[in-house]
Amino acid sequence: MDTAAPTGTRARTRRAILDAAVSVLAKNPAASLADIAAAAGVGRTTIHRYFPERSDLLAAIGAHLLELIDVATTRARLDDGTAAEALERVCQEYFELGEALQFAFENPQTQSVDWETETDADRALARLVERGHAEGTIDPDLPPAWVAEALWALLYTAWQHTRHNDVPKHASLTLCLRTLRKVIAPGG
Amino acid sequence: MDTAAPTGTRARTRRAILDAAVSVLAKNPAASLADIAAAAGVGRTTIHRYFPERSDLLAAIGAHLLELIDVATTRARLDDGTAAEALERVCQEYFELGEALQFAFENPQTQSVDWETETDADRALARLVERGHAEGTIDPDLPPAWVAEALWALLYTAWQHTRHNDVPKHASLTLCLRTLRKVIAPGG
DNA sequence: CAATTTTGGAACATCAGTGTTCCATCATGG
DNA sequence: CCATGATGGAACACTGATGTTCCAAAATTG
Repeated sequence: MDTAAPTGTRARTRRAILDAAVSVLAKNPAASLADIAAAAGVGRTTIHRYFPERSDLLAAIGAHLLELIDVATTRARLDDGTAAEALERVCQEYFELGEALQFAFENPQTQSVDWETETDADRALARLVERGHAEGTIDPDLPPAWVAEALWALLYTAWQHTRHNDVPKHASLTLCLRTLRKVIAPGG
Repeated sequence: MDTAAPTGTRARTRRAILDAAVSVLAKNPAASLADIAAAAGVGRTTIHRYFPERSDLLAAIGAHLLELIDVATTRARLDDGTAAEALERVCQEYFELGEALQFAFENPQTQSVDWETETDADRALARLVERGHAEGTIDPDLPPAWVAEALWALLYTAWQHTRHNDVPKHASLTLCLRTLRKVIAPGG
């Protein structure tokens, strides 16, 4: 893991490529490396210099995404307030991932990441839901895995809603939060 | 439109190819025609005989899917009972689409169908939600488009849940319906 | 059974994306 | 300002998918 920051020119172009790749592949999972290079304002050769094979790029994106999710999860401060409140914060933080979110949904099958493998964020989320069950702020009939999956699905829905109906982002987020609140509410 | 039934050998192999294509592409959107041919138990040449180009096959799948959705929508009898009840029936009917559902979600970008273009089913669903608003059985704060998108997202979630956590289908459907009911419930 | 249709497979040309190499050019920082 | 490193572009070989053609075998139909 050379997560260590080369903190120079290299680091910046690497990021540019990574960001462009997420952005382009989010819209078209079948995009070619040439497309990504163009979007990054970089020569195709340069991409191969940083990521020898396409799969290397995909893997790097995967790692990058997991990191973004981790950061967002931390920022949501899962331990503050009721579990229901924390879950809403998670929703807001994840919503900010934007294109990264789109990418994750449009490229599920790619071996870029083992979405199957439980990450720290997954486990933290599961624990949060269990806390909600105990507290009585989250419907105990909904298993943690279901809540997590529904959360992602709602986030995706929110972005779709913004895209297709040119609704302002904040409006979609509001709908998303409102819907989430109703989903997890106990009783019913 | 030769939707007219050739009702012979042709029709059957055509269906076999279409079904296999949906099944294979649902799992791997990048699958080759050779893969599809193998899954259909048919020579690759035969596929080209029915669908000259890949795009023709994709288009046919799109039309097929829209038809399936239409049939399912009709079966849900949108005009019977309260709008909320009808919407739950829609959910159940759509759930039965199974692999077709997966396909639609895994291949959103393909030009196989204009998912953008409103179909009859879309419009019927929108009207149903509006009826629910008027009746007071569906939360008036949720726009029809949002309800429709959330419905699809929940259905996708249900199938994912079954896939990843090897939960029996009926259990996922139950969760899905329960969640939907809470989402559309007025007030909150 | 005979005629017709449908099929599978082989062979082929084509094409787009990938990965590699090489070199001239540009930027950076020491 | 010069040396080192980073970049872009051209050229190339390679691969896998696509689409076409042709023919012999199998199935359907009357």
